[in-house]
Amino acid sequence: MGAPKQKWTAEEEAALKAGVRKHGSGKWQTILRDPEFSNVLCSRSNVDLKDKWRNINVTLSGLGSREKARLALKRNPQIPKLDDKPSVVNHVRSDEDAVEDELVGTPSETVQVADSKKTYTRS
Amino acid sequence: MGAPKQKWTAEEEAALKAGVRKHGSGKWQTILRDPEFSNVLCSRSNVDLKDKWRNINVTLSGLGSREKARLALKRNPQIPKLDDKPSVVNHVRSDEDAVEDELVGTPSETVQVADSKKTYTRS
DNA sequence: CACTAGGGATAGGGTTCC
DNA sequence: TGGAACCCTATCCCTAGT
Repeated sequence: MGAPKQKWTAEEEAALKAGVRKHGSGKWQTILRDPEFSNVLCSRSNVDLKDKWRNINVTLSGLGSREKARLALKRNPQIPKLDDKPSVVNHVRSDEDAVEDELVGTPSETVQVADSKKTYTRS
Repeated sequence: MGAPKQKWTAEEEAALKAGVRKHGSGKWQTILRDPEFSNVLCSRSNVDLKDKWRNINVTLSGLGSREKARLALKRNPQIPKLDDKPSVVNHVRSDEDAVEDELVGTPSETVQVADSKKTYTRS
């Protein structure tokens, strides 16, 4: 086990941010394959990039949010039965691209519905 | 990005299984067009059906014991602090839950054991 | 060209270490 | 305790073959 916990360095973080800003969030493999950042992030995987990006976003976004409420409920030794509710699960959550500078705190509700119809029917 | 991740519900899974049992595996379009299941799977595409069926097969093929064993030994609300408590909490419970004995009449049974193949490159 | 089979990549949850 | 890094799984996207 050579690397028990590889902490992220500032350069790696910067490269990740630059990559996201350049290619967009979600293109981890593209960022990783980019010769510009591959030199720095060569020891990281696409999943690692995604995880780190998530951590960064969470850290910058929620600082004292209702996160603890969720966490508190998770620590329940007694898990009640999960009742299935026969309701339509229409979860339209559009949350993308918050790669601005230090723009945090103001939740931007960007409702961007770009439906790309493929060959198969996707209602 | 309209739907970040549409998780499959039990009803959808049941409908898919029933459809496969009725029409056979591989007839995704037929199952989808069936008025019996189209009501439930209206939000799914043929590709989605195929993917879900693949995942189901993999899940109840060879995988399952590992996942459950891993997830079984959890739920530790309190951390074992410096307390004189014997850590002989060996609770190896092989709960053989009754899986839906829905024998699928598939002509060819392809036993594909997908090992933990990391898609991402980890140097 | 439509559909299916498969591989590949992403998103989310959950676990462990400090 | 909580946050950071990691692993695993489910779902989605893209491509090839028929």
